[in-house]
Amino acid sequence: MEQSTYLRHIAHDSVIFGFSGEKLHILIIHYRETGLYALPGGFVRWDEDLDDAARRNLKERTGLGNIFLEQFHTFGNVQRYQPEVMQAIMTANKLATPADHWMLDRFISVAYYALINYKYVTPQPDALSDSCDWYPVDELPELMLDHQDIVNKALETLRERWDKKLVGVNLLPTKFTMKELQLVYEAIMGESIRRTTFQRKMLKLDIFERHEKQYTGKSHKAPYLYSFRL
Amino acid sequence: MEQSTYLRHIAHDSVIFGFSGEKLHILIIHYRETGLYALPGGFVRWDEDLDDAARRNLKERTGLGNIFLEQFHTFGNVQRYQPEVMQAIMTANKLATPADHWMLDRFISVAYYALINYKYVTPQPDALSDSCDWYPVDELPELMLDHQDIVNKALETLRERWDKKLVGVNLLPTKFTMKELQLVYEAIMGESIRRTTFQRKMLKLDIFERHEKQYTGKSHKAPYLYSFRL
DNA sequence: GTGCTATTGTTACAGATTGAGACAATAGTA
DNA sequence: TACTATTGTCTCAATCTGTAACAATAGCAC
Repeated sequence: MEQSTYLRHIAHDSVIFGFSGEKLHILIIHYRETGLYALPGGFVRWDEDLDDAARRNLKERTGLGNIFLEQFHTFGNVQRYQPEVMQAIMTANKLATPADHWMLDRFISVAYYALINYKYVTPQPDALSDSCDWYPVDELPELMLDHQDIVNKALETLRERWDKKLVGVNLLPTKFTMKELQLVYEAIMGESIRRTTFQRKMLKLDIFERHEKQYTGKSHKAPYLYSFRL
Repeated sequence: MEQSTYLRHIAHDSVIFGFSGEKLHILIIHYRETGLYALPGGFVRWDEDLDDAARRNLKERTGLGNIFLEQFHTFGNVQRYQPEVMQAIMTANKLATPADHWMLDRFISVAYYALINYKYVTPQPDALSDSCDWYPVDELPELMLDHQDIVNKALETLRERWDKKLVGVNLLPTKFTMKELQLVYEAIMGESIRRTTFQRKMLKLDIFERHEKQYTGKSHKAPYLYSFRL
């Protein structure tokens, strides 16, 4: 019985951030036939913690566990209730959809954001979706329902939590240069910052370990690599 | 049909903060007979926005509309599912409770915090509860389910948002002294701050309007009253 | 090797912010 | 008038930030 496998009316969506080295990207899925774009999301099993549901979804979607994932807002406007959208997706997939199907009911969605290392991820489309790809945050396709609002709120949250959560570290490989860390910062904040000021502020935090230099073959002084300590 | 009036599995709880002039207080309700203490909360009607449901609840509970109310976290652990607790409350109120009653099902709770002026509020117990009273945050009775976790998270959120949301202003009357504003700050942050530093920082924000002096009859210089501008 | 360029690490300096204290200005009381 | 408690300012030093300058490479051309 599907009705009892998942909790009715409750969904979760994740804004999965990745950093390409230049721009901030988000994972967006594309539904077959209907042409709809959406955030990856899912439902909550009756015997599963809400956070675990989101984490399971992320694992299925990216293949990665043990990832930075944090809840940031719950969206529950009545306007979200647009059964025809869900109907279209299911019909396009040739799934039977009686009018009282649980997936066509009103949903409240708990939204999470995740920070992962772009390189380690090969997005995986799910049963209903066609493709699952990275899009730059400033070049997203038109998203279904209120998913664009969810993305906006996620970005806002990311900016607020930059210092507390060391956001950047989760978007980079274990070892990174100051330049890379700064690029992440600028991509999130949407503003540039003076190199020397940024470097000094980061180093004064005393939370980074300095490692060997990174020789890239470029003809200039090689930067040190750093990692997050503790 | 109650089942269709409210969305199943979804509840909301509010941490309603008030400031006594000395300590930070929270509104706690007490259930008849069972001896249980809980945060005021409710459910979401099928045709009602989530935020509106929380606001409606606040209005019913305090009689006040147009109040600072903000969502801060959604609690969805399986451990929350303790039908015997709800059962006890309903039985104590002599309400019929078939084992499959919707209120005995698993719930996910969206939590809000509100900031209101202590003085203007006369708490109102609802149909199921006995009393509804202010408790200092550091002297709460033992709360049911995970409500203590909700309170803790609310306090944490309040501390983070102090500057952005001008938290203090919502807890004070329209006109207040710098001393009062500082007391709110200290009550929330749990730490004392130097008077002169606080005063300078607040005034430099340039968001307060200075009014007449407040003569209390005490034998010392009278402080100015301020109000929040814009 | 020498010279050249792009980038990085560090330091210097002025301006702003903050912590801590000093001081003068009350409002009432003795 | 003297005295006390509290408040509004101001000063001074310590720290933090924005800005720029400078020295130290790593590779390339020669």
